[in-house]
This record gives sequence, C-alpha cells and structure tokens, in this order.
Amino acid sequence: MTKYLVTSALPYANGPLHFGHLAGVYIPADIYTRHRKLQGERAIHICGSDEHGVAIMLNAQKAKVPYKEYVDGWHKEHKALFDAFNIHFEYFGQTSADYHAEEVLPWFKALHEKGMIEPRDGQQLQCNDCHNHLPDRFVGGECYECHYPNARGDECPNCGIIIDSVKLINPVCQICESTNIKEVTVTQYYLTLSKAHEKYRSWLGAKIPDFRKTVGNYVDSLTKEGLHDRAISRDLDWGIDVPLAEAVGKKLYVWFDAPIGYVSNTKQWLKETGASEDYKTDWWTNPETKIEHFIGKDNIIFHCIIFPVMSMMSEQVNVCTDVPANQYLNLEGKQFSKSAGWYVDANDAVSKFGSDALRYYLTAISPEGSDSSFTWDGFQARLNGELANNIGNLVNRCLKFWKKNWGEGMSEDALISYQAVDKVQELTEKLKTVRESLDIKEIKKGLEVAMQMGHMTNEYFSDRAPWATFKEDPKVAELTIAETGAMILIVAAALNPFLPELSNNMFALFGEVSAESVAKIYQGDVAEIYQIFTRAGGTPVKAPKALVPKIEDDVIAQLKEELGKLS
RNA sequence: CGCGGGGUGGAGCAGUCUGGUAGCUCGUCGGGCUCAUAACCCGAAGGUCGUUGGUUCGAAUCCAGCCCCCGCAACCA
Repeated sequence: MTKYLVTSALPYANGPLHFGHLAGVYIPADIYTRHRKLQGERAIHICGSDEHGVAIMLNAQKAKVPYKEYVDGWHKEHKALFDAFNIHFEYFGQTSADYHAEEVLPWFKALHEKGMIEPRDGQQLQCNDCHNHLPDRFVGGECYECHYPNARGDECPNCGIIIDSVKLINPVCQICESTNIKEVTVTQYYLTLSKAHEKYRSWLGAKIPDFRKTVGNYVDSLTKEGLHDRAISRDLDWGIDVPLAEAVGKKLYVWFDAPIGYVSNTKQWLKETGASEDYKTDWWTNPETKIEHFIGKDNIIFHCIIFPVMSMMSEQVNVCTDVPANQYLNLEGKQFSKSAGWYVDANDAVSKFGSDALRYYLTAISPEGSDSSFTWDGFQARLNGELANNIGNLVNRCLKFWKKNWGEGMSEDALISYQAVDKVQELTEKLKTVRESLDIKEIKKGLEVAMQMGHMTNEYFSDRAPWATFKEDPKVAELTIAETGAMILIVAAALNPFLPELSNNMFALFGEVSAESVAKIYQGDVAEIYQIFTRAGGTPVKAPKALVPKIEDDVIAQLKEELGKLS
C-alpha cells in the first residue's frame, strides 16, 4: 500500500514565522496530509525546528542567551503557532536534540566512505573582532573592479561581476561591522556533488515531468552543466561535530544536517509512540512510500539538488518523490520584512480571527504558480464575501428553518430523501474533483471547487424556495430542508482538510460526529449522512449561530494603519 | 545577451504542456426573493489574453525578437 511521508521545511529557530511561511508551506502540507488521511490512506506529516547555523549563534549571543535556550524558545513559539493554525504534525522535533546528531553520523560516514566528502584548503576572511569566518555574504567592501563602495562578498551590485571575497578592498564584517579583518587559510570539508552529476541528472530527467515547472525548469537549468561542490563544514562552536578525528573544532554546515531532520524526526516519532514500524524499512527506504517535501522556492536547491544527491549517494534513504515548492507570498505587494517593520504578527492575527479565517484566505491566495500578495482588504473581502456569505449563511438559513419547524425531528422519509436528489449526485461529483485536485497538490483549486459546492447548495435551496412551499405544503418544504441539510454535510466534508474547525463545527450541529463518519462522506459514501441525521434525532441538536463571523471595517482599518506605522 | 517565473475584462487569478466559441471569484449595473449573517438566486455590461513579427484553415495557447514586474544567482537556513 502506498504511504505518504509528507515533510514541511524545518522552520529556522531564529525568528517568528509569518503568513508567507504558512501560506507557502505549512498550510498546504497540512491540507494535503489531512486529505490523504481522510481518503483512508496512510500519511504522516513530519517537521521540526532547524536549530544550527551562524545566524542563530549571532542572535543568541546578542540576546545573551545560551544557544540551546535560545532555540528552545523559538521551537516552543513555532509549535504554538502551528497549533493555533491547526497545523498538525505527527512529530515536530529539534535538530539540536541528541537523537538527531546520532542520525546524521551514518550519513556522513557513508558519504565519506564513498569518496563524496573531502578536505580542501582555501582562503577565507575572518573577523578579528567577532571572530567569525566570513564567507561571501558575511562580508562587504569596495569592488576591486569598478570601485563601487558597497559591493557584497559574492557579487558587485554595481558592475555585476562575481566577487572573490578575499580580494575585496576595505572589507567590512557584516556581522559586527568591524573593518579589522584578516585573511586565513582554512581547511573545510566539501561534499563533492560534482562526482554525482551523471547519476543525479538521470534521476532528475525522470523527475522533471512530475515537478511543477517553476521547480523543474529552474533545477534543470542550474544543473545542466554540472554540480558545484559545496563546503559542508564550518568553524563554529554550535552544531554537530564533523565526525572525523582530524576535524577538530569543526561543525557540520547547518544545511547538511537540517534535511536529515526529516529522517531523525520520523525515527523519534516512532520511538516515542512505541510503534513497531521501522523508520527506514517501513518509511524512508520503503519503495511504496512517497516522500514529498513542501517548501518555499528559496529551498529548492537544497531539496532538489543537494539532499537528493546526499540520499542517493549515501543510500541512507530513498530519493524524494516530489517537491511541491511554492513561490512567495508578499504583504500588500512587498516582501515581508521583520526588520523593516513590514510584517504582520501571525499569532496576533490568529487570536483575532481564528484559524479558519486565515487558513481560508491564505489558501485562496496560495502562491502556487507565481508570487501573490496578502492584503487586509482582500482578506476582509474574501472572508465576508465568500466564506461568511456562501457557507456561513447557507448553514444558518437552512438549519434555523429546520430547528424552528421540525425541532422535534423530521420524518424518516424526509431524512433519507436526499439520496434520490440529482443535485446531491452532482455534489458528490464535485467532491471527487476536490479529492483529485488535492491528490495532485492543486490545493487552491481544491478549495475553489469546495466553495462551488456551497454555491450549488445555495442554488438548490433558492430554487426549491422552502419558505414558499412551507405555506402550501409543509411536507415539500420538509424534504427540501432535509436535503439541503444533507448537502451541507457534503460541503462540510469537502471543506474538512482545508478548514477543519469550521467543518467540525458544521458537523457538530448534528451532535457528535466521529472522524470515521466524516472520512466516509469525504470518500463519497453519502449514505453515512442518514446515520448522522438519525443519531441526532432527526433535527439539529443546536441552532447555528454565526459560524463565520463577518469582519468589521474598523478592525481592518486599524490593522492597515498599524501596518503603515510599522513601515 | 546569467537563471527561473509572471504580464489575461476595475481587482485577484485559472486556462498555455495536448492550438479550434476566453473561464472563475470579487466588484459594478439590472431583476427576483424575503428562509438567512443587508445574506441568497437569476441576468447583463466589461477583455483585440504585454508588444512586434512568424507558423497554421485557425494562436492566449506553438516559434523568434523586444518591453515591463518579481524572485534567485548556489559558503544568506
């Protein structure tokens, strides 16, 4: 049986997550995993904090907090945010944990034995004040070609040449702004990706048709000519030791150990849950497992080039099946920037509006094919105009009518009549389209179709005009109301992976509904609805109140104003 | 000539791989309804699909050139 091993990019434990991360990675991955589970398939969602690297060290130092304490803080913070957004992981681990370091060793060893890792001497700048080694972007200075004063360590933005950072005139440390910099000869360990070029290209060639074009074309053009070897060690005091006796004081480059976090966290999950499965044979090396990495476009190189090479050359795990990378979500047209104050606090927003309102909008504008933009006006318009008016109001108009006139329960034939309604058939067809869209990770499209289902149900209700038929023949109205009620539950099922809370609230109007019941309906078994109606006593157990509250103008106006101030 | 993506009615997007009446949501306008969260339903207006040229009976869709926007440019996680 096919299994789905879904991963989301490990959030870097160095700062808050924003809507871009949520819309681009975590929400789509969560929706996809929920969808697989609802279909009755075996799927897990693995993630964790990425806790090594220079940036973390610098910020922890700045905050005068021990590294471990620093990353633990962000780890907790991120976990809480995911919980608030109903983003569920089978396991959310940490790369600073011992179990992770243990898992990294065999990878290094295997790659080393295969000749994929070798030491090389090179010239590098080092700061005499903060003592950091200064690779490319950690140093700036005057361009030695055009004498532009603010050239970066990797490229001159003025004349465009590729800069060799050790040749910069008057180099400046970008970390502490010191100009007291020396050139040193250092040995670093390199992952010789170039040796795997042929093998990698034959894998990629077969993979490109499956990748989104934004991923496939990009990676193809980057790797056509060859693969560049990459240094995978650093001279730091925070990270996983390079496991070689001669590599004193060297740590593994954060990007070497981070993706292995997907593997170590899977192992730890199985261990902590006492499962009998093996993380490798049952998951990572199981030919029936689909390994799917949800990431942002900034991670493509690592997930589509480096980690696949590490995987295929070390033979530790199977190479990934798909890398659904999304583009960027901007904020009112400009990139999110915490330092520039161009930023929205996701915690604050979710406490104001609830998870589903944000999940709805962030999914609706998900940057699947190209960059997109979050705007407060758009958020309000789509929430009120779509989710509240279409779905919220639908539930309200139908169930209030039901509760008011058949509060003691409806007749048997009314409760089951939906099964003969053509529109119900059409709805289950649409539901199938939702599932098929999610199968191929077209999340945004899936949500659109689910919303169409809401529209179709409104349409049915209006066409049948129960408020009018009720006056002439209440029996006719009774059928319409029960049928619409059934259709509402089909819509609720379709919305379940996207908006779990709203969906569950819709089901809860008919009492306790098990996850199994929801899954059955999701899979198209609408006979289950009759069971739900019957168990509820033939009437909603409670009258609905604003399931989807409208968002008021003044709330939005205030948020827009705050945004302006911050920038 | 660095690489990739994008440029489709007022806004946001789909359609481009596999040419053949240009589609969705919102907004606007008109009508209907009054069960409902001033919600819902129906209808209409509005686009020479960035631009120039080519292939074709026929191009948003294929080919070539150009313009504009975004991201990346691989030791930034």
